[in-house]
Amino acid sequence: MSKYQSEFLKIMDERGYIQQCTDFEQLDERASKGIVTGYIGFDCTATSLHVGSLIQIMMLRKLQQTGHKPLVLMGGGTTRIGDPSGKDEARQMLTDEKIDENLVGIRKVFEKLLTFGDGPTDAVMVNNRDWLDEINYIEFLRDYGRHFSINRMLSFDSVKLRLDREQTLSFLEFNYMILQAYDFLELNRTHNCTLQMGGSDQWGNIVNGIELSRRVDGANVTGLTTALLTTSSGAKMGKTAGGAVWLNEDLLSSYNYWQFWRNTEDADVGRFLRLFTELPLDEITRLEALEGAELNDAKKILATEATTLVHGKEAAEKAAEAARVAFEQGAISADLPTVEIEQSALDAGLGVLTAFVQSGLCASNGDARRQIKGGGAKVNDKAVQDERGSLGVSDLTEDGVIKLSLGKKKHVLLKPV
RNA sequence: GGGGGGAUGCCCGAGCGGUUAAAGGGGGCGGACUGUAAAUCCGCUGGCUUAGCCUACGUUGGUUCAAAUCCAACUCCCCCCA
Repeated sequence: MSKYQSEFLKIMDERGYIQQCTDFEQLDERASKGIVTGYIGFDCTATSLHVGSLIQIMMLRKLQQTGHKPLVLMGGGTTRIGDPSGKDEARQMLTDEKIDENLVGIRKVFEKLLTFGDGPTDAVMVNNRDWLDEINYIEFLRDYGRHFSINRMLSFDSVKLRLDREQTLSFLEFNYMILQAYDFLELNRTHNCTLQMGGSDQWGNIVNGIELSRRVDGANVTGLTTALLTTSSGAKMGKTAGGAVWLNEDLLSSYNYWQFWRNTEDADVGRFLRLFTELPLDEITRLEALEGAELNDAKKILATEATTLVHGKEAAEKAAEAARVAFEQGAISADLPTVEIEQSALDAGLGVLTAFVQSGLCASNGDARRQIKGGGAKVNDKAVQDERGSLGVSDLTEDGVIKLSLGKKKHVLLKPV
């Protein structure tokens, strides 16, 4: 039997989402008695979020599934200031237009995983720019700044770490903390929001928000964090071959997204199945007990389930099938990522180097050259021998495409138009 | 305000007049082994029209046959004193 009464905490607990909570009992009681409104904040620094944020999105989804109301807080205002935590020199400030654009892109993922609307448990998206823009400096300091004690702020991990390492912590960053705290207060006032969730790195900020709400409004709100996600070998989650693992299809195809999950380390399979799929727990227990090569079946299920959540069932199954055909039969599947090329270019003879660059498999001709030398570049599954060679109509397969591969895992089809 | 130190490739970091596209490590990519895993071993890791050329060591100028290396100014960062 679970130690929790509420469906929400029960699920969060058994699926391994929880790292810390400011008050388990209180949250449990609230969640079992009525609707809890909870939020998580997201930065708008790119046009898409990547898998690193997926665990947070899943938490909002679980919140909604268990009968509560998720708020998605977009950091439209805080992103404008630019998070100064990067240690190298100030990163480029994002323009308002760029932020708005990013916001639109990021929104797409949430629409897939949450149900938005006006109902009592429908998700709502808010933007902290709406209230942060209005702030008057002096007024803000008088009303809220006085509740922050530097002494206490210095004791937060995020701050302490920087100071111990003798790295600068700018005043701006200090304010960043305060603005984030203010978000919670604002959401509590306007949306009756009583819960903030986030990654464990947000603990300090979350606690600040709770404290501020208590001091200013006497509100009693709660924070809940997840463990920061790393793979079993300690690598930060979310980076792979081509860079970040984006959640939006235009930045990373569903085929490649599926591949990302398919390549999960053995030791992570069970944990990821619990966090990133919605399979029943006993099924997961069975899957993670598989050993050796059989565990690969569990990885396929993980990949398909995880891809279904973000890209839909159809895309996931196509990706799974494309992978099956490509890897298990060594054949060509029409669902592999495809890049179109000019028919005329092919007629004239397309240089292999150019072909690999156009396909996106190689970054430059030089890169392509090196890959060929290393024996990792293949055309229609045959290693390229001569970097000066070119592709022509005769290289088209029966399906009318040319299959380019880099290594064993990355394939792209060239299709003349 | 005064004094000192620094800025090098994706990241960390050596080099301190020519033999430097720049040691070493990390990361990444490829190969071998496997199970599209991990670990291990090997190779590659600025661009191009590649026996050559071009661009690069914070920015801009200068000294020199020759500068990442010397000089000057500027920008930014760090440390110590006030």
